[in-house]
Amino acid sequence: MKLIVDRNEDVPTAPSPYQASCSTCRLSSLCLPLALEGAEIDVLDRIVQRSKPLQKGQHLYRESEHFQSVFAVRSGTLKAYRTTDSGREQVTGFYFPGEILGMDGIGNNRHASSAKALETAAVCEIPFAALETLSAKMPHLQRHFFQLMSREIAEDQQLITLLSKSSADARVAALLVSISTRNARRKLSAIRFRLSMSRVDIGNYLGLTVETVSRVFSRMQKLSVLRVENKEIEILDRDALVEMADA
Amino acid sequence: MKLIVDRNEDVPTAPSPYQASCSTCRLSSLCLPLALEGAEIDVLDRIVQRSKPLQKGQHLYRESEHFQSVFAVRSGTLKAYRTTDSGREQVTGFYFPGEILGMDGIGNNRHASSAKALETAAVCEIPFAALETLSAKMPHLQRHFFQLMSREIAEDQQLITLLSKSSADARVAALLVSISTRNARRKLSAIRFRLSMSRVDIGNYLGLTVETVSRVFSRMQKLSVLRVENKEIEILDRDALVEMADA
DNA sequence: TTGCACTATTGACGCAGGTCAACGCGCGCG
DNA sequence: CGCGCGCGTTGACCTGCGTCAATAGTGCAA
Repeated sequence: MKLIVDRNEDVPTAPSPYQASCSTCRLSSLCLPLALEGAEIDVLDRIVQRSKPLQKGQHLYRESEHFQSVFAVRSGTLKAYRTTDSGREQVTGFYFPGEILGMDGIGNNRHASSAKALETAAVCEIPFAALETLSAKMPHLQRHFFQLMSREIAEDQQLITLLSKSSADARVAALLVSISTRNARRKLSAIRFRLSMSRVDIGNYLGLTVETVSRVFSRMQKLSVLRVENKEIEILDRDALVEMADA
Repeated sequence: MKLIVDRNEDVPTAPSPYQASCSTCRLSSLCLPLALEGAEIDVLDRIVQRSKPLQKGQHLYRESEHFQSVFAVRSGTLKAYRTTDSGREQVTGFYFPGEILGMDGIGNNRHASSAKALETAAVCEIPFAALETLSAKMPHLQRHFFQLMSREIAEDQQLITLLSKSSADARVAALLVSISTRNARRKLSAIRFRLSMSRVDIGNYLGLTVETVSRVFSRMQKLSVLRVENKEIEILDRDALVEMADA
């Protein structure tokens, strides 16, 4: 029995999806064009490259590869991760439609992390050199890109705070609240969604083992805060979840 | 008996230190002017504001205050920290001379963290609006500022990796290596320095308790990796330290 | 110089979450 | 359509670090 179906489908795309333009993209209000006006959007549009979708498990870029572009997610989900010297993998973020990834590569012209599709995913490639040139001409764009980077910093700091002290419950709660909020921004359900990442990825991201993540889910279900059926999540008591996330 | 004296004094300043200019600042090779040429530096110089030094414990800015400027450290050390909803304090970074802080406030025009001087400290204030205007005119500056922000992201991700899985030993080792490296960039000793932050701050930053930090220091001393005398640190075996930091 | 408050160290003990192990089930593949 | 293998869940046990407590050392203020 399926509990929830097809609730997380972004962009119920027409065929040949990667022909679209920023001006018709329904994510433009979250994405790079956010701060731009009609004519400006067209200019941006001209530098954006759309290519065929990534299959699940496929890499968008790899750590220490030459950095050339940042990417906007059009559909699907990606994870970013780095590999420590000792070979451990650390997930540093999940990216949903409308979000930008790859900005950590600007610093020294190499990607500081790898990015991999968690499911079939379409992205827009934004060549950074062109973006820079454009930014110098379009103050709105420059400002917006500064803001995007700044927010990435602020979000990383929030994760740092979370990892530094919070309990396993708080970590999982915080992730769910975050996903819920980001879904809402994309006009999707904030209370029912499908987790595109595995328990392993969640645990890795939150600094927990799979077992602990699983136990937390079970516990929250027992407390009627969540309903969990495999990857389908239903938030039954958002307030409780927010409270758990804080502590 | 003092083990080490005056080894961490940055800028053995002449009187009325805050009259200096970027072009004469010995930190300019690390700081914002890095990518600029003579004439450009002068333009930047004109927007930079220098004010009287902060005393130990004094705030440079506070979380959720209106964001107006980013800051470059000229001397001393600052810590950035955020306060969680539940009132807990989380140190998100330490800033040494030549480093830029406050960039997390650009995202939504409010500072995402507070910044406080750990000792007497001088900073340069760089009004962000002016920096934006200038960036649009000076591609080098725009590029460099993008890079600075990107590096902040990459560094935060490194901390995330550290907090996510590493042992107490690894965390402390990583911090010491980081400080050592940053000291070297400023042409100070990479093996002997004075920690300007308390054990409490270290623990908070690394997600550990004071007691654990203290025990780690003792342990490392016993293993002849470090010599610790209060805030004075001498690294006896840097390779060992790097190795511990990785695992 | 003395006094006091803050900072650091050290020890004893408990617990949250890691580790190891067993098992079930859903999904992709043939 | 059935088979096998990841993926997820659950239980039992173990351990690293947090907690609590006592003490020592440091530095500022008068």
